[in-house]
Amino acid sequence: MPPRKSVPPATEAPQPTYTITELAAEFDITPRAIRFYEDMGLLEPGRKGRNRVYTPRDRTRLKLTLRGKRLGLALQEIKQLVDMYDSQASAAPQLRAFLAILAQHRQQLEQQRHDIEVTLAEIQQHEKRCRALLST
Amino acid sequence: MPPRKSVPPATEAPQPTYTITELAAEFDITPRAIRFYEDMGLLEPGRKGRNRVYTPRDRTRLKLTLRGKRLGLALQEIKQLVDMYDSQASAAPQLRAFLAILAQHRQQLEQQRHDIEVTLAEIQQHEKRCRALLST
DNA sequence: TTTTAGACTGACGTTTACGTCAATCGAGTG
DNA sequence: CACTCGATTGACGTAAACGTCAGTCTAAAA
Repeated sequence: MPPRKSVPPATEAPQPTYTITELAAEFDITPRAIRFYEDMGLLEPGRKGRNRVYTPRDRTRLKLTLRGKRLGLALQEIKQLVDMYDSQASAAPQLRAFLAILAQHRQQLEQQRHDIEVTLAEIQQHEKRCRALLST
Repeated sequence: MPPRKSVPPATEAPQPTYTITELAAEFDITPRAIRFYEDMGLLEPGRKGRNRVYTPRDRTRLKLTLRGKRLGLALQEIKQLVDMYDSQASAAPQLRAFLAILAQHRQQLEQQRHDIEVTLAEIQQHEKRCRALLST
């Protein structure tokens, strides 16, 4: 549910914008964190006077950033991925570089997925044991 | 393949032991990291003189620690889990506390698993697009 | 027995990802 | 117009997870 505030009455381009506090509230983080992500090159909001103005594209990049964080990725790794997401590269060397990065991340994610399956199975064993001991 | 060195010629208790450098080599980490995990309470090796002696139990805890790290868990969270793994608690309040912690970790892992599925799907889309552009 | 090669113990340095605080600035409000 | 209130900008602080010395110690090799 993207908050529908600060929406200029555009007649044909319904591009909503967001303030930093709106995004902070929506994703339950601090404005400081959002500014930090900007310093790291993950966001590039526009300005209205001194204040930052975020587009839906910024909001998407922020969402991807937080998802990456939940997976334990470093902000630089996240930037690698997110930058590719909305890049329109077409040169072969670029594309090959992309494929290399993607393959690397895919391998890491598959490792993580395996680790998660194993850990979840163990957790369920322990839960079972605890409940058995409790029901005596 | 656990290295079979430093094995004392025990007649009935084939409990292998490991040095810190053996474990460091096996898991591709530094001895410093292993000592740090000890400071954090994750390992409790014995001593032979001044030197640390690691049991299979220590080795297992180290393996669990590294798996936790791959999942982006903090060392303290890992300790919570690992401590439960070889705890023989039976008191009801303890067991309920365990179940609470387990449930919390399970929820986090399920969130991560979901994030991974989504990210892997996106990565495959991008790989597809890159390969399509390359094959023209 | 002198040397040397590892392991050990502080102790300080480093990177990442922000938190916190102070000062400023601009837009509304009474 | 004085005031307030939120956003901005440095600048410094902090916690986690080690890295990197420097100095010691000790058991084994020369």
